Amino acid sequence: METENGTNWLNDEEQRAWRAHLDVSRLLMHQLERDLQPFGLTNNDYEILVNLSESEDHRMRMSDLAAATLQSKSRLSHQITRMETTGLVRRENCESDRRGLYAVLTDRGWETMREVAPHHVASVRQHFIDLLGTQGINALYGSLAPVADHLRTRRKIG
Amino acid sequence: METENGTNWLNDEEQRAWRAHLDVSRLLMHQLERDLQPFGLTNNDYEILVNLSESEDHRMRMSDLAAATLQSKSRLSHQITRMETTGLVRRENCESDRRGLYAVLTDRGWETMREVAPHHVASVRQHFIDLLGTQGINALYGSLAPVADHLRTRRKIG
DNA sequence: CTAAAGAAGTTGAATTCTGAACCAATGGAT
DNA sequence: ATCCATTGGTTCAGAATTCAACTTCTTTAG
Repeated sequence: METENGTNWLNDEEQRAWRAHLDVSRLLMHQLERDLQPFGLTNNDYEILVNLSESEDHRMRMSDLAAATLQSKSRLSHQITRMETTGLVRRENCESDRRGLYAVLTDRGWETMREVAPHHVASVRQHFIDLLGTQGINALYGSLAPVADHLRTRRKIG
Repeated sequence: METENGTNWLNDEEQRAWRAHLDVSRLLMHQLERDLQPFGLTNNDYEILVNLSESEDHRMRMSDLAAATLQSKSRLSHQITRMETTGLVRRENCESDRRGLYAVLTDRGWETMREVAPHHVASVRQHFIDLLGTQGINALYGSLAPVADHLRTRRKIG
């Protein structure tokens, strides 16, 4: 199973699965980005909007939002500043913790969300979901969920 | 199946599969990047090295390399410039087409590759492959390969 | 109560990435 | 031969990202 130097290299099946995952993840992000461009949004913009839209009072603490979107506090801070200048979002103080800030969806942000979401979903369907089929979807989830868990716990630690 | 505004939203299974894919792809890239850091390489550096290592004469045309690694010519050009200054790679003219350039692995690049590859493979195993199991791997490939094809052809066109 | 440690966010500089404009060489057409 | 559309690659400017330093507030421990 191992070559003489002791490394457990990937076999052909492993290799092609790994490359498929890699390729899909990059190509897909690219395609989604392209499909959002006409609306003047990036993937990152959109994900922020989704998270805020689904949250109580259309607001989230910066830290939680950073964690939910898997980006650094710094990156999120810049991102929110940009979105503030485009009027999709505003910052608001948190009185229970005076260090804290909320990112809050503006009316304009909410409107944008309602307009763009259907197109985005269509895009996700066209380029991903609808190509999988029901059993493909469940197979995918079954395979990937444990990996996601592993990586999330690893993240907390590291 | 559709809500009143005509949008075919994702159901729960679809949603969770989609999020799993999204999360895994981001978390995994992050983890691999971390595991490469001790060797002073980024994921992008590593992928260039792999491609050149596996190529005839340890060299590839810039265009082909860009296509193989799914990045723009511009980005690759910058990337190679950086790797040239760190001595992993060098540019070399192509006499069959005087516009063309090869990116060529240096001895140092090859050495680096041989040293780092085992660690990288271990990392890919630990955080991905070994969590899937044989059937998970094949299920994943079965699901993702058509998606990859779809996206690649879409890329050529767009 | 106070000091130290930790959490929430921001900032700024350095790096990387993107997209358009650009130059040079090639491959067909006519 | 000569145009002209393409291809291969770089460059520049602007945007996004990272990384470390920093401020402010909160929590914990003594």
